Amino acid sequence: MLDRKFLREHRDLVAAAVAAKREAVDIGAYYEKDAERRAALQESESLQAEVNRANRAISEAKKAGLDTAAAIAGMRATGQRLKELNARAAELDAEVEALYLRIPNLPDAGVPIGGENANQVVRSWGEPRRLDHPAVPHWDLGAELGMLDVEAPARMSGSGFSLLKGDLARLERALIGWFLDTHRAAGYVEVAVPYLVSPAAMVGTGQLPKLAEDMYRCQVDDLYLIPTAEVSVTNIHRESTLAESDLPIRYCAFSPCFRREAGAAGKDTRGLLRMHQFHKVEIVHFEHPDRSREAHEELTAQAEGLLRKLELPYRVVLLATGDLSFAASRCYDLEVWSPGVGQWLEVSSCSSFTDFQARRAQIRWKGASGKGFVHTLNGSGLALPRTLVAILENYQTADGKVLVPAVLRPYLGGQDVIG
RNA sequence: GGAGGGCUAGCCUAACAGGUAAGGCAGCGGUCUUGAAAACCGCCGGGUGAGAGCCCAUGGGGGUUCGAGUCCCCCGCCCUCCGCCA
Repeated sequence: MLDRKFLREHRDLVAAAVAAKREAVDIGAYYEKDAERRAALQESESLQAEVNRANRAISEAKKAGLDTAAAIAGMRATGQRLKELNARAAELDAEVEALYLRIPNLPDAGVPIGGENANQVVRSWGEPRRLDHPAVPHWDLGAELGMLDVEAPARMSGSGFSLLKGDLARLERALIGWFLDTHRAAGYVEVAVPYLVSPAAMVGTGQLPKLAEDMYRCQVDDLYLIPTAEVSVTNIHRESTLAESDLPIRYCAFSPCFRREAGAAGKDTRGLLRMHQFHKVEIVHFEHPDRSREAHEELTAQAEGLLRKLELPYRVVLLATGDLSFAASRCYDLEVWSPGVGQWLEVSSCSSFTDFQARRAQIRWKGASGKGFVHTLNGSGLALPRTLVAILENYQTADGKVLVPAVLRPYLGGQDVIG
């Protein structure tokens, strides 16, 4: 969330940002309620001060052995009135808070304004692969190999779930291991995190309240299944102050991700492109505010490095305001060309959240140069299903087999082909 | 799930029988010093304010009371045991 004072002092900027991000929040109502809340708070605080003064006087009088019965009787009504004022202030506070939590982060100054078609391809690497045989989409290729079953998961879980078998399951596991090892070698600390988290944790990273419909919730315990490891990893440091000298802190984590995809019915229904449950390796940075812009480039380069080593041609897209997520200030999507489906697949989203998540989750830094909220950043490194799709479709052979990218062969006992 | 013990600031530790959170360590700044240590001084939870100040803060939320770290209720987390369990 944004600083409350900043919100008050930059109404035009905030309104422009809300419009550019196409958010629905009524910021006029926020300002109105906030003014009411602050008036009520002032009133109750000054009455509280009066009560405190009277109580101190009673305490002194008692110590001096004086009769305090009259003074105490006189405070009864005041105490009651204070209680009522506090109740009113708390009510207003809840109303303001509900609106406050729906105000998005501001897009960074360099972000193009507009919808999806305003996204900018800022660079690309490699040439989209042209196969010397017809490109087969991964669902056919996987089915023919007997390694991708769509029927069994549909029977047990419904649509949007996958079942990998044999060497394809092994290939996914190889990717996970290789991703984590690569990040570790670059200085990231590997963490294994909870997959069920509290509502407060989800508010911290910004999934709640806006995206409640996209989350799986375990009602009896009021816990949410994480839609990304970002939630768990960022919340590692919730409600804490980090030493400036410890920054940056960089983590990598493997996790399953659970998404209801509430608004995406009928979209990407074939194959592995859009799942209710999938695996991902995520990288997360906690940075000093002064370094967060460079860190965003570093984080993106870290994710890009994986695609280069896998020799998968990709492009880097700077998202326009309308495509930016609620909490993000700036985001690069990494898209890999996949000849079977004939699409650029988003395999990573590398975002900077400035201090937006840190303020929500109360993650501060303190040190010689001052104190404040840290900046958080994260990116996929990488999402497994679409990486698998890209490998299957880019590395397919004319006889329906799939070559194993060179970097993964050590993870498959030297095996260089699947099928 | 059951029983018992705990939770005070970054860490450690006080607060009689309810009277408005005391100290220590670490950290930061300074004095002194060739430099350091020691010693001494100041700062050292959050909000608001130009400031004096005011408000909040003892795991969280309620209640009793003029007044709650302290008394009552609910919840969370940690520790020890029992039960269950991969």
